[in-house]
Amino acid sequence: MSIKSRTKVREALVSGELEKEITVKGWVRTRRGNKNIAFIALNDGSTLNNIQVVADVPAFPEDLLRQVTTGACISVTGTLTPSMGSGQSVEIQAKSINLYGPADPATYPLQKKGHSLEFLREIAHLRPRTNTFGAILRLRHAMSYAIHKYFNDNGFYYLHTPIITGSDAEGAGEMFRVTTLDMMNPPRTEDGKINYREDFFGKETNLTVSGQLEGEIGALALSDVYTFGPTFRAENSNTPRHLAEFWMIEPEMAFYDIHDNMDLAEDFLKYLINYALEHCNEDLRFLNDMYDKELLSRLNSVINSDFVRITYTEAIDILSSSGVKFEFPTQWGADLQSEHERYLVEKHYKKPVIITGYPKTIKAFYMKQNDDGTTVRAMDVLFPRIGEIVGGSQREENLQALENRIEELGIPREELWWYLDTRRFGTAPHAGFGLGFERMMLFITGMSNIRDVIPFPRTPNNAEF
RNA sequence: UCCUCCUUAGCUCAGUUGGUUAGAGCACCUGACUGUUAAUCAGGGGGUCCUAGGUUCAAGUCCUAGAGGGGGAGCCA
Repeated sequence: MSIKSRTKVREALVSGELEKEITVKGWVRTRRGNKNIAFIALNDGSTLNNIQVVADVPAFPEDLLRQVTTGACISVTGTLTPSMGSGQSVEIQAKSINLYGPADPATYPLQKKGHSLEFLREIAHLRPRTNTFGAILRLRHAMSYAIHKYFNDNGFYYLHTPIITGSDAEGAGEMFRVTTLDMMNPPRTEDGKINYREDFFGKETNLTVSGQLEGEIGALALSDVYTFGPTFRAENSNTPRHLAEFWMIEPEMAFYDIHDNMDLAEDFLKYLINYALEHCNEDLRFLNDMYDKELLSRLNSVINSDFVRITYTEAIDILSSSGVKFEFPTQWGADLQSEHERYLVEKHYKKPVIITGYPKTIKAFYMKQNDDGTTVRAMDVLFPRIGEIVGGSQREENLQALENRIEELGIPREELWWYLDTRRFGTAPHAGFGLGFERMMLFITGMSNIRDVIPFPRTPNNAEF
């Protein structure tokens, strides 16, 4: 279903209905020509490609064509014909042109020539009109769709976990406070602290850092669920891999153990890459040619390889005996550093690696402990270029074991009463993981900065647009 | 937050050891050209050299502080 009066550029380029009169609408990328003929490259975002509009200059008001400049928005009605030029197969011979919105070429920031990604970040309101961001945003959409399709086709239900959370026990990072209290003059308790009893929810609330705990509630009722929503971390992280607001996919499955969990993660990641290759080939080819010459070969290599599965202990052994001088020496019990992960993925195995069996001391309280009493059934999926793209685990389903761990770590148990209830009543083995959507987008697009794979990035000191 | 690099025209960048009036390509404006392909050709306009101090006869260039940005690290997805 679409409005009949307008043909999208994507359709027009493949329609094959030559000699037919159509109307296209979009934004001018370039205009070339001379006194007699003008060539207008028009793009409406439906595809990377422009459609060439050919205008017989004397047939149009001079003032109109003068305003058809890079960035202007126009509507063109004309005949779709085979192109006499060599750069495209069809073009539109314009009969009428309507100017929706001019763009003063002296001040319009986008030029037909390329811009640096850093500059485009400063004009995030206009960068969707570039080839690069058009391609990225179409890919982002396709990946979102593929995520829902994959889970739907595999019997998962989409669970909406809360954005505002009253739980501070997720332990995944610093949180953004949500409050309606007057910050200049907040209500106080008798001992001078801020009285959150008078806040909107009657308690301290924050933006979610993970939907996992609620996801587990869903899995222990619907069997297989997933969340896909915004996630917020108030960490002061200034890197090309971190955002304060990002999107995360978190499947949670009843009756899965850690191995089922790894199988799902691997299958899921390969499905998404495959979907992009099948449905977004043109955009991927563009990104491959413009930014990352190895993008397509890397994507193909990942879908055609079996992910390596090793334990944390094996990883430490490999790193220790590698003979490589790391800045941070490897030591059992310490978390793996970026340089260690990169060595394993990019040098040693040259393919994605899943590491399991981490020491419990460096992982979250809800992870299922192994019989050795020292390691947990955690899993991190490490990708070339990205590092950790997925983090997950089998969850501790035993009430006593979970309570003991909460006690050991000094986590306020009152806030988790509902979570513990899932273990108290009809508990079941289950597992799940979190996939950072923008990290996935980094891998899919070959971009190197996470701020370029989300339309409106939020990072420390930046909430413009 | 730490380390490091960068900031010169609308954009991308050059600018030598500190030395006359700060340059180029693209963009923009004017003109030429009857089918262009990031069109081409000719001409023109365009500068708070990030900001504030300092050193010096002299600072785009050296020093100090600050702001903004990139990369690396940590935290993590």
